Amino acid sequence: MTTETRSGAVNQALGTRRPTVAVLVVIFTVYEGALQVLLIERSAAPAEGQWAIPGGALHHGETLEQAAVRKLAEETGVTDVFLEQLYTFGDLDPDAPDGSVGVTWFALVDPERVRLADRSAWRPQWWRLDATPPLAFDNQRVLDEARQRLINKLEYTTAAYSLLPPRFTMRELQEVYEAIRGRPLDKRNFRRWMLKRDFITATNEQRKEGRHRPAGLYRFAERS
Amino acid sequence: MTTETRSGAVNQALGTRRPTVAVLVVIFTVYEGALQVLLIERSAAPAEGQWAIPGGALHHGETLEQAAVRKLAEETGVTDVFLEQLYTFGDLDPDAPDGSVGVTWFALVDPERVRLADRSAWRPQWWRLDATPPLAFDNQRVLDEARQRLINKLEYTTAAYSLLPPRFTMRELQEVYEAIRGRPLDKRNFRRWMLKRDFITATNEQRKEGRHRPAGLYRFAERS
DNA sequence: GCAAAAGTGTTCGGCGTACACCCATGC
DNA sequence: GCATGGGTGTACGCCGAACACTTTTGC
Repeated sequence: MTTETRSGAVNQALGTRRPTVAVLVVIFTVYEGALQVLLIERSAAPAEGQWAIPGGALHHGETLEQAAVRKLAEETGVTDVFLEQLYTFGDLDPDAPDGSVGVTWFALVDPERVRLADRSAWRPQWWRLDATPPLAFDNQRVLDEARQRLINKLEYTTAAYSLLPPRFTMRELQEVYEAIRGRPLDKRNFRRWMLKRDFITATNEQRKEGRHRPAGLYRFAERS
Repeated sequence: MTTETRSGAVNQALGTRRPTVAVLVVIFTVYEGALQVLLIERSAAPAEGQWAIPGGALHHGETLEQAAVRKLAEETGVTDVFLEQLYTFGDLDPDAPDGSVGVTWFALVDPERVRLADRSAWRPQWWRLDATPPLAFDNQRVLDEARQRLINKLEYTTAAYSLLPPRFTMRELQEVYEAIRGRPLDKRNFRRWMLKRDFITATNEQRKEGRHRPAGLYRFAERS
């Protein structure tokens, strides 16, 4: 740390804060044609009964990213997915006595791989992002930030790899983009755009389903 | 905060960390045709004698942004400029006993407005970003992140307002962009690009200097 | 009139966007 | 043979990039 005063003793003398540090993970998926977010129903004060973004305090010896990975795994069982830091809020919980710092992250998961934590209290549940319940604290602001960052990310990275199985059809991929951008896209233009970016590569596999022409399968290229 | 366990007592029971939280501000300016960054020579352990990004612990009752604004003002005397959160690092100071969390910010300042803090110890100094001294801790990583974010920001926001006086010529603006992108730009294309974006507005003032045609003066439009 | 910097226009290629028909398969 | 979704091509407008000359001023 590049603080100019850093020992605990000096910090106390100068009236510095030692707030709690928590990590929050906004977990997105695309399911049934809609962008969904995982929320948890709070079973204790403060804000009991309200819904909130999953999160918790840092464990001892853990880095921020490790805490985010852990939290994501606790709620969904999923690891090794897109997970990126979003923003750090200094005032998400106005009641914390020494203040609280919330380091928010966002993650993208394939709904097929998720096994939600099965708890009676603090139960997690998917919500369509366009129909979320009232949220605890200032969590709505975090969701808004996350949604915008997600939209941007999909424009110039392969982040969508994390929302789909290893092999997928062009239509499945398009549906992911449509759900996130929130509007229909032209099939031909989408295909051209996607292939030009080298985000994905055609395999020579196909998938037959139903009485129509089989669809070519693609996979994501190296992650950018 | 949306932590599921949050009282200090519970946190301790679960072995959670209560690390120090510091704010670091990467302060950029463009001066003598080069992008420069403000660094501070550390006058005490750890990393005594090395250069570092200015920063310090949160004061009591202060938000993260207030701490960043304060730190910026302490070093440069400047307020009301572009200042944006960059990234939060959990491991910038490996020696901190309970860990340390560093919330980094970056700021853009007009060199004409800056009055550097005049201290004998922890003295601040401008460094060309392409010729910085060896930095304490992992500060070089922070600078690299900041530089990339700065380049991106200038593409789609009016952030450059904060690097220039209220009225400026098209050439002065172009020199700022050239310094940051690190390559010369075409005068005609730059002008067209800039005006199309409605980042700036022509005034009907001019500036005469030297034996040549006077330059039109521009001002920034509303900040985006 | 000349030195110095300010200011301007055109061409070309690529890309985003709009839009409609043929193809392969199962039944 | 027909219903179903898969897969493709073209035209147009905008924008980024490359590139050179005229204008205004001071001396």
